[in-house]
Amino acid sequence: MKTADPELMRAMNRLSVLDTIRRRGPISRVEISERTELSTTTVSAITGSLLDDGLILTRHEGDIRNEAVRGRPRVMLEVNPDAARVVGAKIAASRMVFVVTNFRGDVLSQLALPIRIDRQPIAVIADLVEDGVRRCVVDAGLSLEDVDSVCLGLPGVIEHRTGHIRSSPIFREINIDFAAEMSTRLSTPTIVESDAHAITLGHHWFGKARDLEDMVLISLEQTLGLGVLHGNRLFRGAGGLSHNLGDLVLGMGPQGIVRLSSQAGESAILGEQQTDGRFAEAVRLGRGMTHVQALIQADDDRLIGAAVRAGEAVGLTIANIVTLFAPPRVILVGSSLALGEPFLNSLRDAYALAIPPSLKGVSELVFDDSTDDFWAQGAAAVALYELYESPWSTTGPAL
Amino acid sequence: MKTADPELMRAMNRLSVLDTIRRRGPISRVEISERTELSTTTVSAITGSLLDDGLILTRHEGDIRNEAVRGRPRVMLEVNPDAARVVGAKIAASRMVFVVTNFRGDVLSQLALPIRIDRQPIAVIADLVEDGVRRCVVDAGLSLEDVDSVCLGLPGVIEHRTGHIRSSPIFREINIDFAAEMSTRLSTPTIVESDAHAITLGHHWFGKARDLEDMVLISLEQTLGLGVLHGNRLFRGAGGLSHNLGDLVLGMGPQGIVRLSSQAGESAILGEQQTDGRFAEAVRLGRGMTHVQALIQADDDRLIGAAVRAGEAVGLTIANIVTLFAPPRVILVGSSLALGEPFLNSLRDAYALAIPPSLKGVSELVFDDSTDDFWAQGAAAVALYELYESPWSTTGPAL
DNA sequence: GAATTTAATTTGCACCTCGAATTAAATAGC
DNA sequence: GCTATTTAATTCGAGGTGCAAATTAAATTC
Repeated sequence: MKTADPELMRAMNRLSVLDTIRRRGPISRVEISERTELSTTTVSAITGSLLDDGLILTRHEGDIRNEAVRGRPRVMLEVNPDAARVVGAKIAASRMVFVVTNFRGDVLSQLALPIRIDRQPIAVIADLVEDGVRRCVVDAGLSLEDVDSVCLGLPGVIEHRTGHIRSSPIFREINIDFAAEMSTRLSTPTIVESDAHAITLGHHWFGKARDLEDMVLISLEQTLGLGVLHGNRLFRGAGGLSHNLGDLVLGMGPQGIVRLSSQAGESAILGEQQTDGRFAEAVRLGRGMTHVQALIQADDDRLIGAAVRAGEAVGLTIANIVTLFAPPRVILVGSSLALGEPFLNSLRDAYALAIPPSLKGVSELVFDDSTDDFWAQGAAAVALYELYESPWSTTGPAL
Repeated sequence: MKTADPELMRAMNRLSVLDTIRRRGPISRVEISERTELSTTTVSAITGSLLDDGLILTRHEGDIRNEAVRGRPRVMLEVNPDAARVVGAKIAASRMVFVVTNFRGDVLSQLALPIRIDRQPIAVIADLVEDGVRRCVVDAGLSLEDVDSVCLGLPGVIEHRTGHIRSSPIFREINIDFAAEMSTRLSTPTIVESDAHAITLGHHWFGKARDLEDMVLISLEQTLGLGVLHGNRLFRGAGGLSHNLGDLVLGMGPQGIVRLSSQAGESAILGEQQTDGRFAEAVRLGRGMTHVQALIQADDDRLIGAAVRAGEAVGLTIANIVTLFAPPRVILVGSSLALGEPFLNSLRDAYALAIPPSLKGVSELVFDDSTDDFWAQGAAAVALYELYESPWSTTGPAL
């Protein structure tokens, strides 16, 4: 149980106000007061302190209501884009994408490195990541000292509180304190987070879940991941672990345990094509899914079969997740969506079949084919969220 | 985002202190201060108000530390058992159990009604429940006016916030506002809660999870239920729904979807024996599991087979739940545990096989064969928790 | 240019927690 | 049996927080 003191109280209300300003664009104090249910007095005090800290800006035009309303016009407030800068990154087996964003989450620069880092030693990966961050920052016309925080999103099981990577398909080692390693390399606070969590928060901030406070996201990539938004916050599991959906068991087959990853993981689908030389080359370069897409459109029977099986497995899994969490919306993301209609149709069919009657209609399936930038932007949102929450410097007593 | 004001702050700290007193038995103010990280000043103020409200009592003996410590002796504080009384109930298809407890959760009276209410019209069930509550209250030497709150735990999908029953195996109807119905009948605030949630909180208060703030419980009865404790609170799913594990899909069989309930539900196991007349009679009376136990000990092959299959299905499911929540402990409860070693062994084996290597050892399986009283006591804990949280009358300004 | 209307700030108050000082209640030593 | 010592608990004053009411600010209407 967390102990409550005036400081916590202020932090909660500050976050509430700041988040309202971020989400509702330019907004007046009165409207903030209505939305947050804080008195106008308190809103004035808090926005005053946010203005002092330079986190928000005033704008005197832009009251969109009917022209010609009487009375003193509302002063609109908005997040100050230049209050901070963060780096967000998506680190995958065959590519890395970096973005630099401002305090509002707008992308200032973007850098994609199509490098296979799969199973390289840690030091090599760390080198590449460090290099990518530095280059992306320079591209934005900034220096690393201008960057307040970095968030790296990567696949696997990650302990958020400590930044430990329990296991990840891109590392040979396990139990790595990657956050500490990168923090010292970059001399900037660095957060390590599951890529699925990153894009979950990304959708909450910028994407297809802006209107919701509860939601579930399923990421279908090399690894199958899960993100749960609960009460406008990421639900990070009991121990702060990220969820690794691929480890879920679908049943007992003749060869023993059948895990989801063996049916719907990227390698499970691509594996069917290993005999083809050109194809293997494409996979090695991280373009497997693009290639697959072409083959499927050319009616490759074996691949279509694999896609259908994968869709079925994922559809059943989603039904189970919905049974447990009953979210109003499920967002599906990831490279496997490129499998196209055979995959999506069998997924939808399996879901419809598997969803229990009592939950029929409570959850809406949404497919999202955002590019890797969006994942990186989500990681930036994770970094920004921690800045929004932190008390900042000038919160102290009035002068 | 909840808006924070001094009142909320006080409520949080009050709950924190009161809960510490409940859990750590007679405890001194200094120790409360250490545990809650509140100053002794604040603890004194809060305990003072709790004493004024009559929720706690002082005890001047009982400082258990070494005899002959110097200094002013600590005054021990404990929950006042007589500050309130609540009724907790477990409503199942073939029986109802009621308990009356005091403010500490001690059972004052207990009443078991072995009646089959399965699929009766609502009015009949409501009559029986009302009757049970009233009789149990009288047995405790009390009148309904002495009772502050009632909590009914029953199987199915229940929306906690509203008290709506979305679906339950014991009702023919769906979408019933049972909480409102019983509140007016008893003219006492009545909460309707999933039985699995009730016993989950029961274990947190009195049972095998007193030492944990995160935990998962799986109930194996007519219905298969799930309770998740997260940060000392019940996790009630995104929409406040309870979880119905039986609806989980295990895979696709030749006849279509295979749900957990078809492998491990009470009726799935008992169903194997429908030809036996005496057995059918036992089932009708709600003693199926007891009977099954006897048959298994007599080496009934068909039943042992069913038990093994059920254990396997449950073991896989638990592995999946652990993959999602990574709790330090999983508690298994419910009548199906009576299936004995064949069931438990195959469950353990399947779990060991299905748990992903990266999560091996993070979760401990605990089997609990508590009787129905304990479920009812858990329901009482749900009712008590809401009383503990509520601000009470005298919280107001100091006089 | 005065009246009206609405926005935002200032003022005064009640409440909360906390550190320091004070009071309370026991033991230890002579 | 008295005082010194030790520890527990309360009291006091300061600083922070939010809110309602009163006040000031900035526009439109007539």
